[in-house]
Amino acid sequence: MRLWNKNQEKLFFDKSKNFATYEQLFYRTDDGRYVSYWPKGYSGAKSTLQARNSLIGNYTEKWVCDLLNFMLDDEELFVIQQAQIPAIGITHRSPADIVISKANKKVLMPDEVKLIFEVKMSLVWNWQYDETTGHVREIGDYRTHQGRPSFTRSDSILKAIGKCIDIRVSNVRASKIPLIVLGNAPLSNGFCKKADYLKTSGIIQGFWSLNPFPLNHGNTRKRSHKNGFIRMDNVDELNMTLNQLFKQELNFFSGMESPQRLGQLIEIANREKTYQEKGLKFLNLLKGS
DNA sequence: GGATAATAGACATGCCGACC
DNA sequence: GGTCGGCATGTCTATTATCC
Repeated sequence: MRLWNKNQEKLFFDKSKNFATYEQLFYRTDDGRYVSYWPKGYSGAKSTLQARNSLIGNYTEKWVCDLLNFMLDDEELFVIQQAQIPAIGITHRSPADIVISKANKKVLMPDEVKLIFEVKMSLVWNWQYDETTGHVREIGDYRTHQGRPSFTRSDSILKAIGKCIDIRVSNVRASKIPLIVLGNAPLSNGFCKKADYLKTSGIIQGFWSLNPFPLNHGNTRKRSHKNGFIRMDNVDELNMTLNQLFKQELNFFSGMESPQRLGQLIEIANREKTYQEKGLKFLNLLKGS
């Protein structure tokens, strides 16, 4: 099993042509070519495809599910697509894209959830459909066309951040659940710092790109300073990073408190015996204050 | 130092499925 | 049948980076 590459996108077209027309999958240029994105510099009449959006959303989400199912060797864990966790505000109205869960069902309790993935993936390369042969071939990476992969778009990233914060502030019971945003392109420059801060402050545990080689020529960013963004280069690396996250038993906490008040809480918590107990006591005091 | 290219960020679009 | 939120993609403009 491989991470995201050109072949996954080719497969997307192969599968989609069963229930979508070529007019729904490709733009038609002035000179009669079928392309998946408007090439850079193209100045003819343009439109914006809409029918393709949900197809891509479903396909990428399903692809991630298959990847995780292949990867996870723990019999006790399940990959749930479109999961609901009503207790923390994730209802049928806007379910979580993908959840790794200890229970094999769509509606989950917070304690059953090991991790939540928000998937933000799109077509990265440009493709041309040849009417005569029926073949689809790659004609350039995202630097050669006008469409921008979602990880390079500020508004897409802001939306992902918003959704994660929405979960964080929904209920204390969400505080143990790590949140990961998955994409297939490098994170834009401006957001690397923010991704790092989101990670160190505990709101989002990472932005991971599952596309090792998004460009045909040239290198891309491997990671941000504090690993808020990471480009996964193979399935092993993804698996390892995921397992590390599971082992840590993280707790999200936040607040606005005076140094005095914090000092008091620390003193009380310090009466506990072990570091583990001291930590948990402190978190409880923080929540109660 | 000025011209040009690249990027960030705000805003707009139209399709879909869920729900009332 | 109408509304609403989610989706990926496009346009536009101000700002920043790069080149000569």
